[in-house]
Amino acid sequence: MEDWGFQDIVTGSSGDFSNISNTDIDQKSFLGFSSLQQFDYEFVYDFPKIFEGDELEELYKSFCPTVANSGPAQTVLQFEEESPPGSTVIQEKKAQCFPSETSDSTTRATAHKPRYKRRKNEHKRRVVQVYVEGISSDVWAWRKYGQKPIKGSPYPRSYYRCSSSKECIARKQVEQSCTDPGMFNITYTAEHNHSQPTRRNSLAGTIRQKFLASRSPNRINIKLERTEDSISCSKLSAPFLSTETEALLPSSIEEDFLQAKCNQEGKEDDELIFSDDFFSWLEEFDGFNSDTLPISSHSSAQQFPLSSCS
DNA sequence: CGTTTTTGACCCGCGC
DNA sequence: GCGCGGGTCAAAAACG
Repeated sequence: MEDWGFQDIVTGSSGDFSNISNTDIDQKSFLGFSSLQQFDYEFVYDFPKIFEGDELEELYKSFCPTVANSGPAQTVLQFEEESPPGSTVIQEKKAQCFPSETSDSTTRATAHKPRYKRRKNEHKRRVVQVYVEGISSDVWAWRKYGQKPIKGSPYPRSYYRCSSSKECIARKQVEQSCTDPGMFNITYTAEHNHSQPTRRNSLAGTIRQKFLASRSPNRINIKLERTEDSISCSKLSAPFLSTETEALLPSSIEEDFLQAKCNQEGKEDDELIFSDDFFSWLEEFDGFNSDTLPISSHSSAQQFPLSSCS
């Protein structure tokens, strides 16, 4: 399962984002973060309604019962398959959620209308963004029946069908996010024709197990952003799978950070190997966000940009 | 031994 | 008609 290799997750510059420039990576990553943070607090968006009133809420509660209680780890989106022309809201929301999918103007020029005619079981689609630890909130049992590489994405898309009943046409697609490898975009197609799963879901545990197995304990997918007098350090996927995805790097650990940089000469910024102390520190910052945590300023500005460390 | 995953082949709609 | 990309099938392998 090399597709799940954490090396692939970490080495963004060597493969994950091979089709876009480094500048694009930073912009897209942080645009994505901005959006996701919004999602954390407003995780249900006002897309064109397929369901009325509380019906939608009840529907996705049935899929993700923890959403109603906590929510921060999940984002529930809903796209209508046959959107009217000019339904730019959907396109904008899609651009926020899946920048890599919308970056290709040639393939997305007609995004307002279905690319293909509907197949028999393509009626409704719901898109859920969920962190790996939130996958367990899916109570249904699924059986994988296919996997395909997706153009423009470094991660394959997996196809699942309901394993509770042969007659059930419910489908599920799982795709790792380009901008945050710790997040998964899950698309539900059609609905279950039975009220409850007849067996426990094993898919969630499988995905989580593979993600954990693929994660090197000494690596973290990290993105740096500099301003004139500060540096921010963002986790693209939490090293211990916590729900928060962003942390800032205070001046107190800059030395540690620079040491890691110097020990990894020739590596890209997001390939850095950090000490256990760094991980411990980073973990403590779960629960913070850029609004509550002050941007760190550092006195040794000459040590940055980081590429100057050799 | 039943269930699930893997994976290459196949199918389908679309653009050229 | 042909090639491409996405979705599905199905046989073999792996899993529990």
